[in-house]
Amino acid sequence: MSNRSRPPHRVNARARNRPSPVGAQVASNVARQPALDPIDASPSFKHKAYAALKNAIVAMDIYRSRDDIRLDERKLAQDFGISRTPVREAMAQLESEGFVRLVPRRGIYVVRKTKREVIELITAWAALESMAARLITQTASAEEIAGLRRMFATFERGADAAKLDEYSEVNIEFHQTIIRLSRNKVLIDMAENLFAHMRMIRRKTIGEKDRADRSIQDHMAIIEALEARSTDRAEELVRDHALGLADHVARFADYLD
Amino acid sequence: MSNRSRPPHRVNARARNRPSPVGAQVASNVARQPALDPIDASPSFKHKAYAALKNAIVAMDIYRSRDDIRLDERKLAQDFGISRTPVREAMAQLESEGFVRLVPRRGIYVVRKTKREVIELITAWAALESMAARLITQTASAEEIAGLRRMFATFERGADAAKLDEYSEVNIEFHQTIIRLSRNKVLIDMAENLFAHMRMIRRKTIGEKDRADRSIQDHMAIIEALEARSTDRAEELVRDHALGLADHVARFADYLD
DNA sequence: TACTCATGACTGGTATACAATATGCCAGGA
DNA sequence: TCCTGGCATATTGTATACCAGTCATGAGTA
Repeated sequence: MSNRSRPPHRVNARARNRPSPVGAQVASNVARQPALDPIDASPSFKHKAYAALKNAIVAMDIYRSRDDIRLDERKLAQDFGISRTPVREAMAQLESEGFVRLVPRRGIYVVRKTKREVIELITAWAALESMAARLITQTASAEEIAGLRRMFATFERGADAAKLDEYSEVNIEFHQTIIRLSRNKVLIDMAENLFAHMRMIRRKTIGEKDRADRSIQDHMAIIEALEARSTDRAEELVRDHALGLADHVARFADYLD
Repeated sequence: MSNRSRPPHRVNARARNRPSPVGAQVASNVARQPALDPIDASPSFKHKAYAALKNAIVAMDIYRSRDDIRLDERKLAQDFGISRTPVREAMAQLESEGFVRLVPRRGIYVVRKTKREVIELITAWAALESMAARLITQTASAEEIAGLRRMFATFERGADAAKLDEYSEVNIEFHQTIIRLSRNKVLIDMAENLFAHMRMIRRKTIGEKDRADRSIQDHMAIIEALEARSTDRAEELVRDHALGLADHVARFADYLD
């Protein structure tokens, strides 16, 4: 009755990407469609609201003040020009990801992580990225690894104090790239949220020149291990690099809590 | 305007316990109140629907048939005796966790993992659990580790074929306990979903006696490493044990895809 | 017979209305 | 002055109504 079977389509029908729009007409009009690429197939309001809210939250400097930051469903819905429903669905997801807390009949509050929680986040990140490093030594191409080295071309001789900001960006990109090169979607998805959380506390953890210098040395050692395809060593270096940050936070991040 | 700040209360206002309302009465009538429990903070319909749906999905033997399994929002709402709204919110969360896929205007489908995806899940699990093993060697009590050993008291001499089912349960419990003993909430939460996914394919991966025997040997070695507080060795054993399962799936799990 | 195409039922997405509850304020009494 | 209790208000939780795609069906035609 209500259970007729249907072909359920990959969400975005990405397979619609044709090999060659005109080509030798070999695959002729299989690809006739005007290559109307994206038109962003289906960002529903829910997804748009989710993305907008997540960006807004991550961009906040929530650790500057200790006042509770409250979000208003109805106001946000008005600002976005949509109804509460998609906003609520986005909020529900953000709650499950640990960015906000929904208190019934009270309000929605942006979550501020405690020091202990930040350490837990970094530890989990260490687990994911060190596994990613293992996988890279086994499956990544030499060219992909070379890309990592190129990132640090301008910093190789130590982080110029004036470039600390720029370095911070490269730093994050480096770690994200490692995760991405693992080609393991589960790792990638899990790490993405961890990164989002860490971006929020980044403003507080950067700016110390000697840490940046040591960080670059660590990164170079990691790249060398990856190039040498030293699985165990790459894992160890990545893990210890991340856990080193955890230690640093444990000792010096008194602004948390 | 709409942003007056309010004390946002930890959910249950646990802090309501005052030091002493009157004072000189020492601790006397501190306990005078009938000790009313917080009246069980009522789980919203959304949470109930989420739990019910997740249980239902995990309990399904979705890999038995290849037909698409479709869920009907309206019908489920009727069966639960609630409206579509909380059901939808539950579905949205289940989608973000990879259990269902919402296809606009088409339907909601239970996700069947491909072989590649299962391997990715297991690999991510290896990353999390091996980190948990590290943490255990550093922080868990001897008693907690002893609990692990007790789990296998009845299996130590090899898995009786008749007990394979029972062993399968203990097996899962063993791994969940390792994660839990890490005391890292991020690891625990991430792993929970991975376990849920793996429970779904468990029916297909168990039942091979020699694998069970080797599994027990692995587990014993892991316990010994934990007892000896050998951080690196514990990590390595846990990781290789999990990756061994990944290999096994890669080679023999042709029923996937 | 085979194919086209209009039609209508069905489904998830969105908007809106209603219900439940936590909080603040104020009047009234001891 | 301080406490108590009820009411107004604010805010989320839930239900319902409506909208826009999607697909199956079957009549009509070559």
